Amino acid sequence: MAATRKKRVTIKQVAEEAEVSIQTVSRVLNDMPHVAPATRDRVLEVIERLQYRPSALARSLIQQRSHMVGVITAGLTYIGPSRTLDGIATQAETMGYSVLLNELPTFATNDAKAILHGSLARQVDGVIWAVPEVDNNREWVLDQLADFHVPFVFLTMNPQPGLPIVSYDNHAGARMAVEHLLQQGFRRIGHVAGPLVWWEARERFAAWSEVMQSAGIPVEDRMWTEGNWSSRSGEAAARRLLDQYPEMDAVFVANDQMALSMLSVARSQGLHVPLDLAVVGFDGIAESDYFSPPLTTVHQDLHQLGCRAVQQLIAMLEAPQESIELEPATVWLEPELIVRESSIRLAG
Amino acid sequence: MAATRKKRVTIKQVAEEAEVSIQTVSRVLNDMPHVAPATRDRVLEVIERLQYRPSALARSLIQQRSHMVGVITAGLTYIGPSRTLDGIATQAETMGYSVLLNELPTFATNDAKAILHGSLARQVDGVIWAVPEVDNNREWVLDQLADFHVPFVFLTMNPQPGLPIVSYDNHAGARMAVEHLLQQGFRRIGHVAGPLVWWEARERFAAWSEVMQSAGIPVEDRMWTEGNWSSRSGEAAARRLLDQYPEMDAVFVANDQMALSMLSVARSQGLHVPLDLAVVGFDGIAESDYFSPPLTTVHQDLHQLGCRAVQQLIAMLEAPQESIELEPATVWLEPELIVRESSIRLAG
DNA sequence: CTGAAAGCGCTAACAC
DNA sequence: GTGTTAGCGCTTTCAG
Repeated sequence: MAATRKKRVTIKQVAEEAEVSIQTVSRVLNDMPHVAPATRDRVLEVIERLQYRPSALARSLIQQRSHMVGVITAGLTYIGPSRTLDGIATQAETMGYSVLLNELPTFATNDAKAILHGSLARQVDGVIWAVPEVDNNREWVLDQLADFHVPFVFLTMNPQPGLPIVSYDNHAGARMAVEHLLQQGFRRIGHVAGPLVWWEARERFAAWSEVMQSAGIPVEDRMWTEGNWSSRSGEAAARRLLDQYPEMDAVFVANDQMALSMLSVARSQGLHVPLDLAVVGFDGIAESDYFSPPLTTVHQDLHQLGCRAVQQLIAMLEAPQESIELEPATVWLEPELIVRESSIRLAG
Repeated sequence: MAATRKKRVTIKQVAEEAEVSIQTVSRVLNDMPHVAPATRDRVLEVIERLQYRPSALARSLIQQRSHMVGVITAGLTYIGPSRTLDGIATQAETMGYSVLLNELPTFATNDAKAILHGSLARQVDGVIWAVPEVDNNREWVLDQLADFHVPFVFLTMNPQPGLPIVSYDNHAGARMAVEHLLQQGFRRIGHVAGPLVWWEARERFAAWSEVMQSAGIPVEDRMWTEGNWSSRSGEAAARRLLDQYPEMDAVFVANDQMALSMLSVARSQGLHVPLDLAVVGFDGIAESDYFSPPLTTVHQDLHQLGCRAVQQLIAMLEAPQESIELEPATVWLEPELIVRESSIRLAG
C-alpha cells in the first residue's frame, strides 16, 4: 500500500468538476462577493472532496508578494541567535508570514553575498539581517542596500540614521554591570571580553573601560583577557586573567557561558565566589540562575528582539511607499540587571 | 538620497536590451549549449549591467520543483531543537536547498495542521518533521501521510517500518548512563525524568527502570520524579527526589539543564558530588564540562542529526519514483557516554 | 544556432 | 453573478 506520489490538484480541475469557470473558483477562494450562494457551496464541496489547496507559489508570482520574510542568520548553535530566531519565527507566524531561513556557514562576507541573493531570488518581501556584526561583514550589505528592491531590518548594531535597526543597548547593559560592582564596593574589577571583532563584544568592553576610568580607576592591559564566547575559551581566558591580575576582586564577563567557566576555574583554584571574587555575566540565559553560585547577569530578551524585528519589517512592507524612506524607526531596547549571589559583597 | 524601491528586472528586459529572444537569455542562464559565444557574451554583459537576477519563484512554478524543504519544528528556545535546526540549515545550504521554517507555537496537534498546509502550499519539495513527539501529536500526520504528495522525514521517534526516520537511540543512551553508575558501584540510583508525554523522556525513563530491574534492584515510585526539561523545573524535581529518596547515592537526570539544577540543589543541601551523590545527565551540551563538578553525560550530536535528515530527504527527492517506496531508510544513531567527575566513585 | 508559441497555477480587469 | 481575456517570469517544446 505504498503511497504513490500524487499529482497536485489545480484550480482548473476544481472548475471543471464544479462546472464553473476558473474565475468563480478563485472568487470563492478569496472570499470575494458576487458569487451566488448555491454556486459557492458547490465549489466548496468540490474543493473539499478533491482536497484542493491553492498554490501560494502561483499566487506570489502574480501578486508580486510572497508573504515570506528572508532571515539571514549565523551561528545558530549559539543560544543567542537561536532565541532571536525563535522570536522571529513566532512573530512571523502570528502575522501571517513564512520564514525563509538562511544560515551563513561563517561570519565572513563572501558566503553572504550568494546566500542573500538566493533569498532575494525567491522573492522574499523583506529581509531581516540577523547576522552578528563581525569584522566588516556588514559593510557591503549596507553599500548595496539601495540596489535591493525590498526593505531590510538590521539586528544588533549601533543606531545609524537612515537605517531600520532593532537592537539591545549593549553599552548600557555593560555599564549597569560594572556600576553594580562598584556600588558593591569592588574596585579591582577585571573583564573577560568576547571576541573583539564582534560589535557586541566591543561595546561591552568599551563600557567596562569607560566606567572604570570615570571611577578614577586606570585600566591596564593585564586587567582583561579575550575569549570567543564559548565556555571552553572562557576557561583559558579565566586562567590567564587570574594569573596576570591576581589582586582582582571582581570580574565582568562578557557572556554567561564564559562566566560559567570563570566560576569553575575560581572554584578549582580555591577561590570563593563572591567572597574572594565577584562575578557578573551577560545575556541572562535561563541556566544562569542554577550556576554555583547563582550568577548575577545582564538580561536581554532576545525572543522579544526577534519579535520586534518582524513587526518593524512588516510595518515597512505594509506602509505606503513614500513613508518608508522618511524615518526608518530604530528600536533600541534596554537590558536589565539581575542581581544574584555571585556579585554580592559579603562581610569579609 | 532615499532608496526608492525599484522594480525587479525581468528576463524580457534583458532580451530586449541584448536584442535577442527571451529564449536565448534563458539558454545563457541555464548554461545550455547551442548559443554562439558572441551572443552569450553580449547577453552576459547585459545581465551584469542590468543586475538581472532570475526569479526562482517563476522557475519553481514551471519546473514544479521549488528546491525548498519545509521544516516543521517547535521549541526553538530549547538547545536541542535549535542545534538540530542548525544542522538542517547548514546541510540544506550545502546541497543547494533553501529552508522554509515553521515553528509550532505549542506541541499540540491543532496548530500543526494549518501550518503544515501553509508550508505545502508554498510547494516545498519535501518536509522534515522535527517536532518532538509529544502526546499523540504525530498521529494525524502519519495518518494523512498518504495524502501529501511530497516525501517526509521524521526526526526523533521509534523506528517504524515504512517510515523514513532519523533518530538517536535514546534507550541505548540512557542504558549506558545507568550501567555506568552501576559499574561505579552505585546501587541506589534515582531518576529525574523529562516530561513523560515526550517520547524521549519515556525512552530514558524506561531504560533506567529496565536496567535497574535487570540488576536486581526493584524500582519504586519514590525513586524518581518528573521535570519539564528546564533548569527551573529541575530544581523542584531535585528537591522532591532528595526528599522522598534520602538514601539515594546516585541519580540519572534526563537532561543536562535539569542535571545542573541537581548539582545546585545538592550543593545547597551540603551534599558533595560525587562523594555523597553521583550525577549523570543527558545531551552533552557544551557547558556541561564546566559545571561544578564537570558533568558526566550522554552526548548526542544533534547537528549531525539535522544533517542526516536533510541528506535522507534529498536522497528521496532525487531518487527515481519507484525506489522511494521500497525501503524508507531509517537512520539510527548511537549516543556516546562522556565520563567526567560528577559520577566517579571516590574512595569513601 | 535561434526564435515563436504554449503554458506552469493563479488573479486582475473587464465584459456580458 | 459569471465568464473571457490577459499576463506574472520563466522554461519547454518545436520550427526554422
